[in-house]
Amino acid sequence: MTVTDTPGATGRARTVPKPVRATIGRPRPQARDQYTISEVVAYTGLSAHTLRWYERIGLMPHIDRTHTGQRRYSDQDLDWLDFVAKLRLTGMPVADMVRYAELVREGGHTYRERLELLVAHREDVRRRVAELRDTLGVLDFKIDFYAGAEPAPERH
Amino acid sequence: MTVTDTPGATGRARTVPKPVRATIGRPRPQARDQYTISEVVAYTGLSAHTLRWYERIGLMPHIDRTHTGQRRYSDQDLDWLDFVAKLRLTGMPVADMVRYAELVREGGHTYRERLELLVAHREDVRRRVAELRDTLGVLDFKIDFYAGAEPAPERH
DNA sequence: GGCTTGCCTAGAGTGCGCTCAAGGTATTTA
DNA sequence: TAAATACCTTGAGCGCACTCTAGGCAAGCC
Repeated sequence: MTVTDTPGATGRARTVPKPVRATIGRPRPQARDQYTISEVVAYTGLSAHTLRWYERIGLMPHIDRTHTGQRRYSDQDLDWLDFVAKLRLTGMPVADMVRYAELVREGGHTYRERLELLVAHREDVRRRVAELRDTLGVLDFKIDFYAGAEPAPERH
Repeated sequence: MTVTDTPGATGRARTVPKPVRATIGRPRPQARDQYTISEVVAYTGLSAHTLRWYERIGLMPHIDRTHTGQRRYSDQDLDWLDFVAKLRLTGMPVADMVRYAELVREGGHTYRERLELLVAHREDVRRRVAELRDTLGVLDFKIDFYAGAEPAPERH
C-alpha cells in the first residue's frame, strides 16, 4: 500500500459496526495497470455494483475508461481500494472515507486535515479495541458459568 | 450483572458494526425493583422507544405492568439490559441476541446451545480485535507519514 | 446474422436498528 | 375543572451501506 493516496461526498452516524469481509487477500494478477472491473471484483471481494457505487459517491478517484466506456482500474486504484478496505474494516463510516478522499483530491494543503481525520479515527479504533477486550471478560465469565453449571456436558 | 439471565424472536446479517454508546454507567437509583420506563432510560441511555421495541421483538422477558398498563422494570430486567448492552457493544446482531433471549426463556435444557452461541460470538470478537489491532498498524504508518511529510506542521 | 458475454447507466429496493408520528388513557397539579 | 405530565399502542419512516432491476451497447464466436 502506498502512502500517497489517490481518490474523491461527506456525512456521519453512530452505532456498532458489523463484521466486514476479513480483508483483501487474493494476489494481484501482475502489475498490468489495466484491470477490468471483474478482475477488481476478484481481487477485492467487493461486488461490481459496490465498486461503481463507490465511484458515484466520490470515494474513488477518476477511473480510466476504454474507448467504449468500460472501466480500467490502475495499480494505484487497487492500492486505494486496499486502504479503503482497511478503513471499512475498522468501521469508519463511508461518509468519512469520502471526506478523506475529497481531501486527497484537493491536494497537498489538506495534509493537516487528513492527519487529523486519521488520528481521530485511530483514537476511535483504540477505544473500540479497549471496549471489546473489556467485554471479552464478561463473555469469558458467562461462558465459564455455562461450561460449569451445565446439567452435565453430555447429559443430552 | 447476574449469570442467570432473564429474557425472549430470531435472524442474522453480516457487515462491520458501528460504535455504540460507551456503556451503561449511571448508578441504579437503589434496588426498589420497580423502575418506570423513564428511570430505565436514564439508567441505560436507551430511548423509551427502543426499550419498547426491544420488548416487541422478543429481546426482553415479560415486563411487569401496573394496573393501568405502565411498565415497571425489575432489577433483573436491568441486569439483562446491562448484558444486552455488552453484546450490542461487541456488535452482536439484534437477531442473535433475540435468539439468545429465546433460549433463556426456554429453560435449562438450552444451556448447551447458549454456550455455543456465546463461544462463537467470543471467537468473533477476538477475530475482530485482531483485525483492528492489525489495521492500527496501517493507521500508525499513514499518520507517521503525514506527521513527517507535512509541508511543515505550522505552514498554514 | 444471431447469440453470448461482459460491461454500462439510472434508479429502485433491501435489511438492519432504531426513531418518530398520531392518537389515546390515567394521574398529578394549578 | 382544566391543563400538564407521563405513559400507552400501532404503524410508518429514516439513515446507512449496499444490492438489484431493467434496459442497453459493443466485441467475440459459430
